[in-house]
Amino acid sequence: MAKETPRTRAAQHKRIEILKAAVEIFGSKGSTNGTLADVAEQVGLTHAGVLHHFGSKQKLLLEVLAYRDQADVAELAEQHIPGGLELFLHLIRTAYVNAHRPGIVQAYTVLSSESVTEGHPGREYFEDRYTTLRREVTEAFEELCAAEGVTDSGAIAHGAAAILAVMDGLQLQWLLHPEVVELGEASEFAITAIVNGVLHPGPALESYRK
Amino acid sequence: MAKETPRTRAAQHKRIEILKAAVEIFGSKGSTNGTLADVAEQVGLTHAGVLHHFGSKQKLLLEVLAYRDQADVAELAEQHIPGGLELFLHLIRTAYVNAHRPGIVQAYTVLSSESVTEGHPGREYFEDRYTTLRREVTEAFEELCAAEGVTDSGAIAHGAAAILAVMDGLQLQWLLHPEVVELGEASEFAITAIVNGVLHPGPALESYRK
DNA sequence: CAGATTACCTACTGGTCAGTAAGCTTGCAA
DNA sequence: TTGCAAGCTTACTGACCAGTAGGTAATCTG
Repeated sequence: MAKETPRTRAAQHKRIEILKAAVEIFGSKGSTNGTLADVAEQVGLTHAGVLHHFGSKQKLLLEVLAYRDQADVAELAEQHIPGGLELFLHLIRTAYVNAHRPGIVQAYTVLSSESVTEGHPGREYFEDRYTTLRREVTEAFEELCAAEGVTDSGAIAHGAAAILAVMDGLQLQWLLHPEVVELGEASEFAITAIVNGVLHPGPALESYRK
Repeated sequence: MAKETPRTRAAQHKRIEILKAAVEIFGSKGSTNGTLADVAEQVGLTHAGVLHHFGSKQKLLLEVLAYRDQADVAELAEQHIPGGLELFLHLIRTAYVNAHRPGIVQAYTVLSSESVTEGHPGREYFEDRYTTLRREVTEAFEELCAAEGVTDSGAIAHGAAAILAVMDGLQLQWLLHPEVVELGEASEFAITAIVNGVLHPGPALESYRK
């Protein structure tokens, strides 16, 4: 036995300190490139001290991923994940909020892509995450489509994936060019366009020919 | 000096062999995690042999990135990058083509995200790449908008970034769930929705309320 | 065919890193 | 108060890895 909740409040607090430092380090260097010593230094420990709390680097990584979600939810208050139109508005709001926390955005961007590499410990986490998110967006689309009297399950599936995709892709571009790409505004534009594309399909591109 | 074109045709060919192997290795393991020995093994050399051809791991990485572009262009034949409507159709076609080459897609996905980490050698390459691509898509939008008698430079800038973003984001989801996400179809849907969103802005999401 | 250059290899170096072992210190608990 | 466990530390290990040195064989060149 080992991994129970730490005994003292002080230790509990230290774990959270380590998690925050790890988000920063893994975000800025990647999870394979960032080292335990980097994390330890930020919280005034040696790397062995960090291992005392988390057992292994891999366990630390997984706790970091879980922690990000939990912190995310906490930051956006009690409002549990909304449905229908509210979900899309929530996603847009999230994009605007994210424009003020490059650290977390970078951690998420780097780690999610890293997760597709061979035997990456975070792979399952991100698979589950995208599956869940796509389901939620799909349900929101279904609710909205029902209200508008539209049905096209193919468009809904593509739209759900596309909305998550633009958000991720815009984050990457914003990280590379923060002064050029407006994360919130561009996300709002794209999400609106995609939602409209599902509810009121426009013409195919071919129709613009000549 | 040193870095000229290799003398013999055989060496020229070996370099290309190494580049192809490096795309695969860096794609499947990331550029920091993939080793020179991994690359060397695939082409029947030792890691010192690879260094003989490329000087350092960093130089190899940069040549890999340049090579991908060149191979991309070659594969899509002489048709140099088109403008206007043709560009969007070209991007959609590229998405369908990419659905048959997970290796290159993964390399690109992993390396582009990795590039935002501290002091990554590929950073400048990806900065330039996105700047160039956004400019091309922007010009295509301007051409199309002129033909349709629309002007909204803000929408164009957001649309250009968003189109590149969906493509990247869908690739990531497709790499995680190839059986669930349809790369070509979803990209086509999203690009069409965004182009329509620029040319014929739909209602704001608020208007769907209740 | 002689000399030089290329294309490697083997062997080594220096550095980094995760994880382990063993011991010291502090503080709660009986 | 004693004692044991939690929370560290220092020190070490083994593994991996990029880059270098120096040699050898093959090939090109004059």
